[in-house]
Amino acid sequence: MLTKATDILGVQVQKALAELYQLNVELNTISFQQTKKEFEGDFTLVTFPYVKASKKGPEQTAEEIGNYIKTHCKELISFNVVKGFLNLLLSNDYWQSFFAEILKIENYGIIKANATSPLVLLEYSSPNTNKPLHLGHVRNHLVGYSVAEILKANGKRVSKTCIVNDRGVHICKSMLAWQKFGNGETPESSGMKGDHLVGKYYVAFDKQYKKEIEELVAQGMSKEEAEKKAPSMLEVQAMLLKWEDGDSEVMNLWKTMNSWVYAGFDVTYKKLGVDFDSTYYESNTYLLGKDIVEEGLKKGVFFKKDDGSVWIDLTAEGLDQKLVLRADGTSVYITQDIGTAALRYKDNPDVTQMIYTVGNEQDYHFKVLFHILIKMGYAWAKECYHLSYGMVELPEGKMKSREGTVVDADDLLQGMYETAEATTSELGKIDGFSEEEAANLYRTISLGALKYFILKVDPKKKMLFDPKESIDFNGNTGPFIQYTHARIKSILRKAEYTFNKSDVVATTTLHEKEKELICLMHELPNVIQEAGKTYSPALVANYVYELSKAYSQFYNVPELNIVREENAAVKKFRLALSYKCSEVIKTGMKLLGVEVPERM
RNA sequence: GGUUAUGUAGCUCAACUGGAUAGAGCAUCGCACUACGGAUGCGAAGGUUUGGGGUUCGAAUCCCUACAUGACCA
Repeated sequence: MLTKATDILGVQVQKALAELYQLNVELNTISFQQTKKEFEGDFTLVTFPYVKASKKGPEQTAEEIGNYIKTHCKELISFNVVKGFLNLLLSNDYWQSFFAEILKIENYGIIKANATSPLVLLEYSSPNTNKPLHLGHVRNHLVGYSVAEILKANGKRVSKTCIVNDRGVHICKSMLAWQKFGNGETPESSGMKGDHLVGKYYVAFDKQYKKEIEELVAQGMSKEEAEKKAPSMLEVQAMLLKWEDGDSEVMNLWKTMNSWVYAGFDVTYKKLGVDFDSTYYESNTYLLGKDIVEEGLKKGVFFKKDDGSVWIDLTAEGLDQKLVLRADGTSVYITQDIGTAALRYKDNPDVTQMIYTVGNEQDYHFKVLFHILIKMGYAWAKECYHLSYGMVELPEGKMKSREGTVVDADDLLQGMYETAEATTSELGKIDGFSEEEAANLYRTISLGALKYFILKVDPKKKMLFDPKESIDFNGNTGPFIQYTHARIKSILRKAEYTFNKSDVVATTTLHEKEKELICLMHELPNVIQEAGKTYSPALVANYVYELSKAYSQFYNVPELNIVREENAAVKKFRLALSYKCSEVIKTGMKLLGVEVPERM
């Protein structure tokens, strides 16, 4: 069992409060912060909350608690009090034995799931089949994938799932345009990636449609009417009806074009390194919600208006009335979502939570959806969670596909790859790499830069991306962390170090920078837990950066040279410390979906 | 108009959820190479945390208000 410093101290504080002031508090309410650099100590207890019970000033209270711990706890070597802050300093012996303890733990920080662990269903990606993926999707993919990894590390079983929006008016638009202007063009004949080819016709439709509207408006029609009566729009609607009737020609075209898109998506998914355990298609699920709405009508969850449309009244919940079925009996988005949720539950009866990775523009939608599911009486509905993330904005504002201000995912990846290639060959450190190894490395670095760049910011917040300024490789970046890892590996190679569980590692002196590294590693389980609780990869990203930075500082202290250290025990300790750092960096980066190279 | 987010250094982001003198990176300027990998380290400069009130031992964080931006709902 791991003897975490905060656990040891927490118990002591608890006892101190009970014995000194007859105050009984729960262990988990006692929290420590890392002592600020200006003060001496490892952890700090804020004593203001306890002055009521002690009936003494904050300083005296701190003093008394400090004294109590000092006499009862051998790990505590000294303490000091500044105002109401009690700074606790642990002995080097403690930190060394703590390090020896974690050194032996494989996959330190990770809680492994087993067959009986809670099952979480996490939806992400949710693409449309009418256009290629862009930067917004990339954030979705990276956040979704990383949160899945983080939840796994918290001992959960996670099943990643994807819903493909493969039907509707917008899909018919690209189909119609292809029929009209395509001349039988295919991905093979054009050499274009399938999703880009279909996207091209989606744009072509829009162009044609706009032209028609302009003409009609010029003839004196109002803009609104023109939008409804433009010939292309009428054709699209006719096509949608045919699709719903299962017209074989339309169905064939639909299947063909969708298959192009899927092939294109697969390439992008693979490049990004994301995957799914299951995929649902809206074309299969869009009718499912209707039965549930019927059922809800009987239960009185929904009500019918005079025109026959079905609604739910959420005014008591602070929302308003919401349409769930149109007057003509057709479903709206939320009808589908109700159906899909129910189907997923049916497919995974032991699921304990469903998570939806969807942009924050849908915040309202999911509030409504979850309320409906709860009112329908589904036990699992309370555990639904909308993993909402902010939009990625460009310097000129939001991305708009119609205005051509979209950053295409494939272009972005390609650009990153080229930057990685240029930077790496400029530095000239990978002599002896085969072409394949080099290509692999460029891929690793470019993905690392991109993923870290996106994941280091809190998902809830909107973020800014400037395509003109390429993503940095220096400072607080993915490549910096990857570099730190590669550098450690290089040292270990040079020193011919191989990790051995039974090695005894200790040093008589513990340098401040060495201790800092151990303290940081002490935090890893907390960080992973907190990241899981708040669904925030950013916490992991920031942590790994802190650790990498601390390692670089340690590395740059001349008297802490590892390879040239003559004292064998000290050398071994520093090697083991470095080794464990590289492991923790690797673990953290894996939670972000980023690989770390041995050399770069 | 209603609801809801967000507003922190020139720029991009942190701040352990109410704690000590608000921290990093980039950009700028200045250092450190007999280097275990310089994709590095050290230092300087840069802040009235959008403005104004309040709550308390203590506020970037909570409340009220104004402004700005975005998103949803009509």
